[in-house]
Amino acid sequence: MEAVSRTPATLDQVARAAGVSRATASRVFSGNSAVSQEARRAVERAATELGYVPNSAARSLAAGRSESVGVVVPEPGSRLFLDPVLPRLLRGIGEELSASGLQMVLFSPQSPADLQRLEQYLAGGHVDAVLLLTLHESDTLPSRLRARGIPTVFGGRPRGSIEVSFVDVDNQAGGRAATEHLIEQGRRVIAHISGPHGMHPAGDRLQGFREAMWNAALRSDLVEHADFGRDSGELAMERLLAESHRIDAVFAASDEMAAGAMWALQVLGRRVPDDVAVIGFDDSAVAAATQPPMSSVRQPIEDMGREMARLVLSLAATRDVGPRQMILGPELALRASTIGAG
Amino acid sequence: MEAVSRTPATLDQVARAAGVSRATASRVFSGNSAVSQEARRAVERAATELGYVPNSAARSLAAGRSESVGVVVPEPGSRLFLDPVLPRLLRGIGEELSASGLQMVLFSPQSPADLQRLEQYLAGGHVDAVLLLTLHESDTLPSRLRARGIPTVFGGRPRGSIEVSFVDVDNQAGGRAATEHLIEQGRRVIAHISGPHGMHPAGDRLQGFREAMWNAALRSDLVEHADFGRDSGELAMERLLAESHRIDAVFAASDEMAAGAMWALQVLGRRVPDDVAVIGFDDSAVAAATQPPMSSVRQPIEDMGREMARLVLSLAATRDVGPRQMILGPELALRASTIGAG
DNA sequence: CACGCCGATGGAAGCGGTTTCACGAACTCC
DNA sequence: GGAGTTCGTGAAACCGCTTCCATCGGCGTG
Repeated sequence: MEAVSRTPATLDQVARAAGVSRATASRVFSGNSAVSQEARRAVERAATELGYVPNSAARSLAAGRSESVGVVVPEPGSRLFLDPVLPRLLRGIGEELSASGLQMVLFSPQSPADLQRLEQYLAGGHVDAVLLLTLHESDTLPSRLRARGIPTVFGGRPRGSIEVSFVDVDNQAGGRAATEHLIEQGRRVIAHISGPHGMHPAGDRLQGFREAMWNAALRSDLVEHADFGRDSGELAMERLLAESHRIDAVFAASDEMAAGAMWALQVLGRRVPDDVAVIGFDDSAVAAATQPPMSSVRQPIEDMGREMARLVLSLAATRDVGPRQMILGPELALRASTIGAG
Repeated sequence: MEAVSRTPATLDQVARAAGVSRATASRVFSGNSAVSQEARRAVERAATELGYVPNSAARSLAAGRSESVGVVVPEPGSRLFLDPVLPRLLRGIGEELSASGLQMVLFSPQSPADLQRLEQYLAGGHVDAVLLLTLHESDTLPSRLRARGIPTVFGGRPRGSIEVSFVDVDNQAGGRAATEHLIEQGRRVIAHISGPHGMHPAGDRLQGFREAMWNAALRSDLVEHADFGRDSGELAMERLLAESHRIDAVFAASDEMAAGAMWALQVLGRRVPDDVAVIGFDDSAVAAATQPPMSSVRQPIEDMGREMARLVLSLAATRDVGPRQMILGPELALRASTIGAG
């Protein structure tokens, strides 16, 4: 027997039907304070009978919080939206928020007007905290949120100010680890296929590569840039082989590019891993699907999501603490493409 | 000069600062009713000075609407979340909502507990309307939303009841169009690589294939099922060639599978399109990137998103209208893979 | 000039909850 | 047995905004 009336039942009606005051009924739904068994049961029965659902607007107005966290993701169509990282990140965030009984609310502004409205929306108290995955340069969003006292955490180190809280994965350490692994396998002429110039994570991975090569006293100038996609990886590999036919290993800054590189190698008669070892980055589905299966650097993306959520919640709990940062280290997922004969 | 105080400015403060009543100040922000130039300017100046942002909770409580539309998408990690359709759909929806000044709010429940909370949230009046892209079988969500009188539109025809509003693309027509195109090109032994058994869109595309073949009095039993992915398409193509080496065209239910098929054909010495024509489905980035570029069925996904938004808004505007449906037809994107020698 | 009208405004009544505070009853403790 | 707790409860004051309604000055008519 659901409610018949068109207008939703209110707390008041429920209270009246249960023979208690509005205050008591409210306590039942808030859950925390003490209510007698008797009263609680009466309220609950009345609520089901009337099909009562608390009005969230009223609730957040009165209580001053909304039990929900806004997550701003890049507009649909951008790289990040398409790539496999976003779902993993959202899963991590969602799990953690969910565990705390919070609702995750996603936003993906696609125009400046959207962004404007979004600012209003977030600053207007619709959410208790904000997680930002998008890094529009000229964003006024972060500063407005801060002015508003809304706890905010970035995913990935933002460009400018250091005055913010963020969680990031350690791309440089990832690049270093991948390279060191190749060196440990006895490889000496190691090439790197990097991402687009100016892209932060790509730069960090390249940096890690250089560092490892430097430490091992190896030349680190066999670097080509590509666009993270498979085809561009293939082309980059061809260019690299033209530069030096003695290459015995390659580290690519994405699995897609590594797959393309592996393809180019095989077309040109190089065996993987016997002649050339290949390692990718991201440990995506692609890595496991290549022939032979490909080693890759696995970033703890779900963990990153979880930590972001945890961090923002702790900021919300203890007001007025300064910005906090957290950097998560990578792992290697080792497969046949780097651990054969050598 | 932004606000200094920690607590956000309220309408009341703005009104007082501007020397008008709260009612007048409110009118300035609502925008519709008549306010004198003078008063308007005073209020606006006071607002900027105080850094005023309307409190959305209070606003939706008082006004009975929230100026936002909830969009429920599948959990991160599901097929749909990963595939290229979702971003296009969201873009379409977002554009249309944005044009009406509405905020799009995304949800992607990942657990039953999430779903529970989400139901509460949506039914609780946080949004004015709901768009459902997820088709969980046992969902109680649609019925609760209806009971609540919240306008709801599905993306894709839902399984069960016909008592709902939805917008869908015509998969069957798409399959038919692709197949007819191949027939027009003079192909006669046409194979089909379908999606997984029991998957609705795949079934419809297959149906369209059969229909076209039947109309042309051609055999339509060269059908293999795969999983929409590239590799499985490759394997399916190999099986098909084993069944009949006379195949001169293949229609695959996804671009990925078509790309795999094209690969298999080329490895086995068939030229595309000279020996075998290939057409895919979705007209994704993959289609344009193959060698030769691949013809594909293009679904008007952005339009679908726009229509969903438009539909739900019209439902919201004119209460108590029955369910409405809308089916959008496909187009063919023709490229070299089907229009060569033949 | 009296009348009705209209545009601009302010007062005040909600919107549906949460939470403080006071209060009575039932206990515990000396 | 009286004082001090504890526990459950209801009254009522908000939370910040929208909107109905009444008011009021100024205007175009007959």
